[in-house]
Amino acid sequence: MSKQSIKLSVDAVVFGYEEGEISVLLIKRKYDPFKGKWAIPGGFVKDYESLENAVERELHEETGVKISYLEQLYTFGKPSRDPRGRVVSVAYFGLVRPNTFKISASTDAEEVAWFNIKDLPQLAFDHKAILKIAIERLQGKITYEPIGFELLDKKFPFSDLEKLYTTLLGRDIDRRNFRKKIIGLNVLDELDEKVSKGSGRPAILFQFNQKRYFQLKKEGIIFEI
Amino acid sequence: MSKQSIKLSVDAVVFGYEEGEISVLLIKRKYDPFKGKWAIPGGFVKDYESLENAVERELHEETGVKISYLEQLYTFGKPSRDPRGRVVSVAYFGLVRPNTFKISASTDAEEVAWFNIKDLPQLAFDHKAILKIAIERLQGKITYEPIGFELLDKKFPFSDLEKLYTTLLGRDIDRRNFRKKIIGLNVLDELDEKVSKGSGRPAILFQFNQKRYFQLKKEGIIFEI
DNA sequence: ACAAAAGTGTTTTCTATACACCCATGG
DNA sequence: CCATGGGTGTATAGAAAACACTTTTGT
Repeated sequence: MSKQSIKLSVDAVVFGYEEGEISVLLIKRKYDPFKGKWAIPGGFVKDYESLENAVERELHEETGVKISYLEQLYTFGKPSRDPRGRVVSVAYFGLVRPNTFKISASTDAEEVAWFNIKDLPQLAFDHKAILKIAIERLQGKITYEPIGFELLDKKFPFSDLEKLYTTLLGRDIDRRNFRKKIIGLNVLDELDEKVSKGSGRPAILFQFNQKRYFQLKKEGIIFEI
Repeated sequence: MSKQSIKLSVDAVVFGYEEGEISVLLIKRKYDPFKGKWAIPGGFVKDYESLENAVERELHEETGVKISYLEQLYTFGKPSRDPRGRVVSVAYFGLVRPNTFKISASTDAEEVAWFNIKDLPQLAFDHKAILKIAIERLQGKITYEPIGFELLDKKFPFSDLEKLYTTLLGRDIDRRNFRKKIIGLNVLDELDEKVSKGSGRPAILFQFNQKRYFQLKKEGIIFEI
């Protein structure tokens, strides 16, 4: 027992949304094992550091991205998952607006990039399996929690929210019914601003009402689209 | 990195149901720290053992209970959670019929017992927090998954299922609507047997149709009562 | 015959879905 | 004036909720 030699790491699956595409943040590994392969950002937990701290630190160190709302996803512990020996990894999960961060490679990472989740490269370790579970969770979340605040700009036209949902759901939704439903949840504040996308009628801008949004999340609203 | 000294353990939160009461399986610790305090069964993961194997092994060693469907709950990693040093614990979660097991204390456990979840003793480590999350998950589960197969006898009167749900939900449900809904799911096979509970009309016995039951679970049926 | 638990249908209300036209702007 | 995307209401169908009396047994 006292000479247990399992090592503990954390991984951060960070999803972004921009212009109808869901992407995930990956790094290209600088060192072996899996040198040159793409991987989910992450690394070893320090002895007296909390898991949340470790995952935020590693994410920031490796990609330049700093987020404060990472949610625990799952713990991966298959004995053979790391060729260096026994490494158990606690995976976390977060949502961001890619345009609010400059990504930049550093320690352990030769490169950092966003990949469309429909067009992923080969991945190191068991990261393909981790991503699969993360994507399932992302898709599952939108049926029981409001999503969007973390993924959209502060102010956005309603059509952005609509497009986010059609993208995540992978199917069309009825624009009128969707709007009725969301407006009915009272999470959006309508602004006095409009924005025009080049052609067509300019759209009213909305923003999430934070208080109401996080209250809804807490209550775990069942939210069938 | 290579001298990381975090230790990894697993804990098994096992719920049982009997006669209108939800209980959880706890052990009384034989050794320090927390000698004499009640705790969730669990222990350290061996170097080349899977997490699932570790949790089933520890549960069996400490309580005599052997289950094969433990689901991962959450990983607890607060640096101060164990006075012996840094121990991160992956908690699992399972459901059983208490009457199908003989519980028996052994290594590390001075005693084993079922406790009603409404009447818990003081607990070792952060086990109170772990149990809280496990109970929330248990209550959450019944709204999106059928529950009952694991908790009820093979053959049971419909009223047992009804009582299980009222207990878990903590409120009354409409007997007619509930019955309509469950029957409509096609998960129950009606038997030709009846059972009498002393007074009143004898009840028809049902059993779960395993195939249909696990199919429903997989599909993740939304199941509002 | 009465107490105790099991069994059973119908009506009402609410929610989800389907569906098509007008509006405001830029070019 | 036309192309483009934004904005809106109503009718229908289906699901959930409300609701109370009859049946079968033991005592």
